[in-house]
Amino acid sequence: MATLKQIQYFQTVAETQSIRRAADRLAIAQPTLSTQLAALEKSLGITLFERTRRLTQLTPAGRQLLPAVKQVIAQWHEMRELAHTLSDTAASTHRLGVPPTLGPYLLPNIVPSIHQQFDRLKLYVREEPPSQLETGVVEGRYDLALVPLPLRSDNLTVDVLFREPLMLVAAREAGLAQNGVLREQELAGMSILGLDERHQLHREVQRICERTGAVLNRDYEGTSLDTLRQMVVMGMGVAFLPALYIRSEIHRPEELDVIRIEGARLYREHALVYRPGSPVRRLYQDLANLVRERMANAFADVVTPIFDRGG
Amino acid sequence: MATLKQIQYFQTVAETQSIRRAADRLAIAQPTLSTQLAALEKSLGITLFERTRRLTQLTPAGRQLLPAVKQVIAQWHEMRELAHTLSDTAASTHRLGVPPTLGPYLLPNIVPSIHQQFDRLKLYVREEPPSQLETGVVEGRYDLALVPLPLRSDNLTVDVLFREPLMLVAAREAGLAQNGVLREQELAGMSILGLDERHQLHREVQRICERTGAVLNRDYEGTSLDTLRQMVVMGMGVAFLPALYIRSEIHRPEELDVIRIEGARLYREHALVYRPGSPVRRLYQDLANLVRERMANAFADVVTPIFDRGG
DNA sequence: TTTCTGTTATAGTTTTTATCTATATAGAAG
DNA sequence: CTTCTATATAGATAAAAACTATAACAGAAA
Repeated sequence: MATLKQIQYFQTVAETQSIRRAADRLAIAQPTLSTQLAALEKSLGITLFERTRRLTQLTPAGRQLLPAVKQVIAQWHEMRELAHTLSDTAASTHRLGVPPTLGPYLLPNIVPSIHQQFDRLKLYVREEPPSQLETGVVEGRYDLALVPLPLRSDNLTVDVLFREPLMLVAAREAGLAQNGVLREQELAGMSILGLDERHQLHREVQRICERTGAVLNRDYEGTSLDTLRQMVVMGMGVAFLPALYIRSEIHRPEELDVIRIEGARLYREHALVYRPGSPVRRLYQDLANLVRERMANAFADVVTPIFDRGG
Repeated sequence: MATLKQIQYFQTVAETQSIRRAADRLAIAQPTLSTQLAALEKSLGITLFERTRRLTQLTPAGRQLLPAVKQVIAQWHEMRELAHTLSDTAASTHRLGVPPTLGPYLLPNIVPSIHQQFDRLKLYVREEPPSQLETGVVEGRYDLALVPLPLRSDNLTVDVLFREPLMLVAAREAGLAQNGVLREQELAGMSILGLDERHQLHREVQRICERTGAVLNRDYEGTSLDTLRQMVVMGMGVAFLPALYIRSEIHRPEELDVIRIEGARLYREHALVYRPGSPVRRLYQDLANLVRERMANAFADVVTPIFDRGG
């Protein structure tokens, strides 16, 4: 089997037109080169050189093989160069999964910071429901993912990022918002709109209802945060929406009241997850910290970064 | 230094997502593969795989390196395929040098036969004066050449091909051609036109003149056989022209008389020459035979093939 | 001619590297 | 907790690539 070394030897002999000089240039002994050349010729089944005492030159077949040989070596160099670039882990493309209820409202705020700090890092981002994100990371379809807690699987490393309040949103005419605040007990009996059960938010809201005595309206379920908002605007009920969504997407606040529930822990927590074995987990920890800091700096009024509960 | 074997191993592991299965497919032991992979990773400076017990999958960097690796392997296969094609010596391109006083009049008659018999052989043909052809072959600019004898250099293998008569050509109105034949003695004192001295034909004609007492006219020397013919047509003298030229190129025979000189050896001999060390000399001998046979079949009236005086 | 010089090939040895077998180790599954 | 399975490590063996020394040979020089 022809080796890369051998074809490099071939190229050098072709260039120097001499086994002796090629051996010098390659810093190997001349007999080594003779033997390796012979081995290459045998493995290729063709005589590459016409050896005379005065000069060693290509046969017609060797002459025509030379460009192909150079191609192989060139490709090989290219590969090594690429490897060198990639040896900086932050120079690769990492596949990031995000849930549709968070990605569109969070990423626009943090991706610029990421590119600023890791200028050669590339992200390939896809949206999927959280449960699929989890299995996606486990199965290797993603390198890392943003997911809401708690996790189903326990074989992933979890870096908790921040806590995001869930706010009650009601149509303006409902007149619920005396002063923008409601006590938890006042929720009892209210009809709450939610997303369908494939979404993590469904379960969050379900828990809240159980605790407060509110009633989850299962007759009309939204398929996205935007449709949920529309349903509220149309007077079909009230809904819990995540704070980042509200901050990003409620364009006509006059239509809706945003109400904080007093004394209750109505929030969801987001984490960055990846496989424990990932050789670049250090990078992912840095990314997690970057997200927390960005949240602390730009969204302190909306979310609560969590620095101490690393996976 | 990354070897071809190693990058093949890399590719296989990436495909099978398992070191164990890859080792099976490669028919090597699993520890061998583990160590070779580790060696490759070290030499490239990047971690290619994320090893877990359940599966071994690419890191982001490895994933991006894979296409480059496949390219190298693909180029390598291409090279080996080309080598296989070229292993049939008759499938290469051979550089053939020919003198301008022979090539244009001989090649059109033999090249089709060559392609018929060696259907994958390719010829790269160039014209140069014979002396340059000789050094060209010695120095490796040509693989083989057609040259007139005698040779200057003695370190080339010579396959004599055929003898080509030189015919006296005179303007029709000169009235020299009683019956198309002239005795050698009758040449004495005649003024002979020749090519300039860079051409082999110059020396041939010079020898003839010395022997017969004819006078070589050095005031007007042609630069090609065609100009020589023109000069004869214009009545500037008579000239010796090679038989193959006459057969091919004298388009208006009514203008010129072609006269055979009786009893004299007025001819030139052509040979195929190549370096003695050429690994494909067998092929060149076959080519020489092909030329002789072709001459015997199609030009027996013009030239005399020489079968027995090999190199 | 003979000798000298420079080049490649061959022989024999050493070193390096690839490979093997056997075993340790560590998740995942039962 | 044990068993299974996958990878890693250790040590030994085999293959290969490297070296030194020398032979063979052509060309140039004496």
